[in-house]
Amino acid sequence: MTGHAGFEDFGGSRRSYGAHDVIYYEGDPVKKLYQLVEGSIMLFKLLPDGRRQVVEVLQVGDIFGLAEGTEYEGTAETLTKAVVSEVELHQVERSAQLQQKLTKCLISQMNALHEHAVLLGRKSATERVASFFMYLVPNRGGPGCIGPDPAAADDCCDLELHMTRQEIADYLGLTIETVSRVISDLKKRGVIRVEKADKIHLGRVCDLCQITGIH
Amino acid sequence: MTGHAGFEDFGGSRRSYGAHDVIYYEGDPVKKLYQLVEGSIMLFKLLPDGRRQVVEVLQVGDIFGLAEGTEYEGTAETLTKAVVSEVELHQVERSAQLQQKLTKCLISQMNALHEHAVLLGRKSATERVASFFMYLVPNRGGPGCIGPDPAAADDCCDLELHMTRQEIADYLGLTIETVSRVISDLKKRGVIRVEKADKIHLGRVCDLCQITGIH
DNA sequence: CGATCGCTTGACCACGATCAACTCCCGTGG
DNA sequence: CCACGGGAGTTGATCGTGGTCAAGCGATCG
Repeated sequence: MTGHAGFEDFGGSRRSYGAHDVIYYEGDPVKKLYQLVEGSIMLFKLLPDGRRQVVEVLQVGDIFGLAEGTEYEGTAETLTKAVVSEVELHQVERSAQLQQKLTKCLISQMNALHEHAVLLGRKSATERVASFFMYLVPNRGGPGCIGPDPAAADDCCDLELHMTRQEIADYLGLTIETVSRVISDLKKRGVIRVEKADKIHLGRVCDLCQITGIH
Repeated sequence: MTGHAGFEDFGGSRRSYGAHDVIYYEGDPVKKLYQLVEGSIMLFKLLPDGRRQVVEVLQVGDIFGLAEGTEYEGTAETLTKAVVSEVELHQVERSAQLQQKLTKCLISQMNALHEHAVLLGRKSATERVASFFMYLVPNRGGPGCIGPDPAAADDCCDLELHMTRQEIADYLGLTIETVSRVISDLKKRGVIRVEKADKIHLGRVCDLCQITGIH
């Protein structure tokens, strides 16, 4: 969710959004392809009775706005102020280079979706919240994670969530109350420290990683 | 899950598998890109304690075997006898035409994953099973579904699951017992008729669609 | 200083998980 | 042909996690 220096830039025209702006709604006609350049954005879908599922929380470099038909199949909303690069669809069809970058992005997002399916289908509330926090720790929790950096003396980390409890709940398939309770419990157990509602300090990253269900 | 006449063929070399064959395991080195030509295949991931999540049930034409790194991030196993088309990775990188087909497939699979996230995160057990059955009804349940075909006198349909209760449970994020109970309940309510364990008859498709949570 | 919104906490409930027994189906061999 | 065995599926009883409903807390802003 934090900015990375280098990503596969699509080089479209840039546009800025404020926090909690909607870029497109589910059902809007498809016009463009978007790439997140700066900030963070979520994609979500709604059931007719109002239940919401956040299906992706986008990283810098991620693609969105793709659809099979002529309408978007979900809503795209910024979590923070964000900068987005827009490319016309017909441009993408023509450029082989863009296609190749696109493929790379899609594969990476696909893997994230697979991992998230495991979270939603098979993890407990505590494991979900712990996994969510671990997503936000750079270079950790992934397949290449072999514990703390031996060069670093400590193993702590500060996280900025950029999401309300409701957004986190809708991302993790939980209720706002459960998210709150789990966070309180992790705090009580000394695994995390809550500086502000959306600022979390991890004393030892490994402690948190231990309860993601991955180990 | 049933074969479609036309799909974006990648034209690689074909290979046949028996039912319940593993095409690759999680962690195997990535060598090829696969496309499902005939039959059905599931992709799943395991947690170290044995919990399993089926992350995709592939349709004919779907792509699999993509990875960010050098290892597969999940296991691919056939559900039925299947025919698969294999393409070398470097071939894909070169061919612009293949890239374009690939993109199309990935978008379609991505949408299915989004829909599945809604199911896993926000639907009840009954809604999950009903949604799963509706996936298997051709041309129904999707965004273009406007009820039964007015040309057809009836609105019934026969489904072949090709999956055990355990596989269905692992796909829907439930236990085998819950899947069994929901199916028994739908049977009692007259929504479905169970001819054999994996053959389901729907008297009126709309009745089932009504309980997917989508309406 | 009150109002509002986001968050937390408590009490209770229900859905689905767990554990265990039982049935059904199908294939094999006597 | 039927008896047997094994695996898949069903059903029942009970438990526990997370949802629901409701009240309280704490920042931020007018």
